[in-house]
Amino acid sequence: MCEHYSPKEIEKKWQKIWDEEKAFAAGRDKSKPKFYALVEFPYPSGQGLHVGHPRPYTALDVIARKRRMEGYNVLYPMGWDAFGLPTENYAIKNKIHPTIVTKNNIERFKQQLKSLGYSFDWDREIATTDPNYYKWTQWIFLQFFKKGLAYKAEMPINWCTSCKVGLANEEVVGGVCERCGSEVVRKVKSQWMLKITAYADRLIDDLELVNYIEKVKVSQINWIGRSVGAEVEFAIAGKEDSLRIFTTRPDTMFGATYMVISPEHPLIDKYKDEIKNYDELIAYREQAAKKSDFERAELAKDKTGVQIDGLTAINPATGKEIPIWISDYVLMSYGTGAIMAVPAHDERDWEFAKKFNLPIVEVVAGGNVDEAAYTATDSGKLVNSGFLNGLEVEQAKEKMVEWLEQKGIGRKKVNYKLRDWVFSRQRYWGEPIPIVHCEKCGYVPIPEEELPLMLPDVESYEPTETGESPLAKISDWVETTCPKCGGKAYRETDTMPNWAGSSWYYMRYIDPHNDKAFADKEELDYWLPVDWYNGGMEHTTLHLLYSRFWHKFLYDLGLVSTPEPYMKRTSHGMILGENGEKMSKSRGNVVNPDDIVNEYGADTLRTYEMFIGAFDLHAAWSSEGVRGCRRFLDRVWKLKDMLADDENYSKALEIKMHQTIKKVSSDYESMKYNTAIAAMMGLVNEFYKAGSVTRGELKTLLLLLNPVAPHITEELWELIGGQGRIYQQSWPVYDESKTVEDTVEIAIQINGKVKASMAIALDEKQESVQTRALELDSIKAVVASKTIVKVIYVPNKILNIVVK
RNA sequence: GCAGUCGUGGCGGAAUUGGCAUACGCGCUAGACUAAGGAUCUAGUCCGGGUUAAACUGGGUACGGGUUCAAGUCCCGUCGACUGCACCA
Repeated sequence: MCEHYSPKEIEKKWQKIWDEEKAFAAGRDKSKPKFYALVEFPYPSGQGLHVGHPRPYTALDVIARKRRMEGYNVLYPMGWDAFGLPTENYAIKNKIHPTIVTKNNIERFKQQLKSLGYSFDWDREIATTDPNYYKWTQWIFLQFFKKGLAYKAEMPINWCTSCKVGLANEEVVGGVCERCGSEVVRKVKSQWMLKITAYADRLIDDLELVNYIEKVKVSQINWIGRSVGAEVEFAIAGKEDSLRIFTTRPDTMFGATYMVISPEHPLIDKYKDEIKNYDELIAYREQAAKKSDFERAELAKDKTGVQIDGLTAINPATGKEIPIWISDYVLMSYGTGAIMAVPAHDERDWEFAKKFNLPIVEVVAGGNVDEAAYTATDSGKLVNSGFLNGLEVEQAKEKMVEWLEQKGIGRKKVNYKLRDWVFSRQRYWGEPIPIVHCEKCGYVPIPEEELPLMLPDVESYEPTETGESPLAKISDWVETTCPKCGGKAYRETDTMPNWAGSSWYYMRYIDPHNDKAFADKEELDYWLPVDWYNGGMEHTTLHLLYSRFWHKFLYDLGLVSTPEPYMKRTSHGMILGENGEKMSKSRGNVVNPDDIVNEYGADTLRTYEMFIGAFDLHAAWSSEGVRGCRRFLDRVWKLKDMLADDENYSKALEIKMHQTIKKVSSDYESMKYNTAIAAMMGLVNEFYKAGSVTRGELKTLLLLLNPVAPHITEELWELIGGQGRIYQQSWPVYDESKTVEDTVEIAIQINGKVKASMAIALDEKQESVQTRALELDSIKAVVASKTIVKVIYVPNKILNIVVK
């Protein structure tokens, strides 16, 4: 028995067997506890799999395989997020139908994923582009529409002046079109919107129900950007009119010495005739509009603005007349597009006031407002503030809001940075929006029994000159009848964004072939929520937020029973090129997983990607490192030639065995795969040192290694005559009492410096340890001429003798 | 600019509650095996002094300070890297 380890044969063999045995099919035995592991499904691009893909897939494959061995009914599915721009662009360029392109790409991806031996339940494979799938994406959209959460609004799109095409944000690079390099401007278009803002509070508050890694929670909260404050009407002097502002600091209202409105604010045109410097204001507005977002940010430090000549406002707190300015640091898109400026307690207002010499009035004591704005809210009492004087900031806020409400000129108000979701794309390769526009009845949903509304074939996938979707050119598809009145109507020609299909795919995996519902309620109740979801940080604020929103909406309709879709969310770091830079074709540092599988085998690739470093941090590829992992598997392979026929652990390694089981088990759970593998390497080194390994020891090692390297362990299991398949075995258990030696080596320090080490009995008392330590030659010599001040003893760790 | 994460050998990276810094892997060096090379096995490998070899000894976790019997770990400051946000009232 000494044939060579040949992953090529072994891996194909076991992949075939697992397939035939349906080894990883979920849902057979519902009396078992369930475990739903999920990884973000890939976009099947033309380039095929990238070495970045296997990192998260392997990580959760390890968890899924371990859970099965622990007796869970495990669902670990895979599918394709297949709508998307690259496919469409490829189709345009090569004149191939996107359906064909997608089919080919999926085939390639699937074959590559299969070659890596993942324990996906392939019977549940789904693709967002499959009409049987997008039927239900459209169905869910109709529910949004029926509840008034899908609506039409005029929204700007990115418009390339040269290509005459609407661009996705990702296609606009540095303010110019990614493809032709010409200027991109904003063009207003009527678009479908989803009212995600209606769920803003719950999307924040319900984060308490789930176990997401901290940085994911923080970025979701920041993205939603909830701030609590007040809305206040400032009367315009000499008019019946008022200017509405939003502030988070109503307590500082006595310090509001001027106002600022955004350059686009409608007030300017409303009082055009009374404003003496109207031309100057318009010039400023045009200048501001020309600035790209980038420039606006660059100039952030230097405030600009123009005072409106001819209009002033009244500060309702002081009753004083104050000037109104326009400036581009106030955004029309947030709050009301107007602010009260309190230069003493807001940094931007302070800078602006300094530049234009506007009065700064301190209303919260504690800082030096001549030097800088004092923005602290947790210390300092109100001053110069009439009825608020002497109050703390928080009390003053409440009192001011109370006062405003009594006067009827203000109220408590919550604002969000989160905007409603623009749900239209002027593209071909997406789900058609199942709505028709009837001149008489307005927007009418198509009847649910007519779903799916299929994408029609077109000659060309290029968007039109006017920015309409290519669907607009197919008049016999566009022209239809109104489902309500039977009159003439037109179909919506925009399609959905690629975030649509991915917002609910985890539910379709649960019941992928259902044609009566998006999934059966009983099945949903059994499997939901997803127990562990891993994905990239780049999806935290879009995909993750969107799908939580859809889930909550379906929860409100009673269609799912859990308020949150995902119980636990973790995130992986990127795999960088060998030079430490992001892998890309142009940098020439791309590693193809197929090459690694061919040269070393899938088990080596899997092991290496788990060993490469901390899972949540970026890691640079190293071909030397890959070889090291292959060497490790070779060493494991050869253990079968060192086998001693004994089902038990050897006396010498018993403790090491129990320690390793404990370490590997807990490291997998906390995604510290690198140290788990290091522990197994250490164990293998021990076997080599001993010159032999018992059958019991080898079996345990194989079980521990199986989730990471499933093929080689399955093969060895068979070779050494293990019962059944290794995937059917139970996860090894350890005995806590056998993880500790009965003697331990401790360090003896003098003044914190290690001077000697000594073996002691486990939990030996300080007195006896100290006596013996003081008898050691190296200690005696030092201590003799000094006096002992203090002795610190940490049981089983260290003895520190402090001398003078 | 703000927020977050981080900074450990030649390299990737380990280090529960503060308790023997550098586990594991790569690379390198030497030896064994070999006709030879590769592969493999064994030993060594933080830096410096010291020694035939050891013993022994000084320094050491970006930099400067602090707390502590004891700091990679905690606190303050500085520098650098990465990520996210970018005037959000």
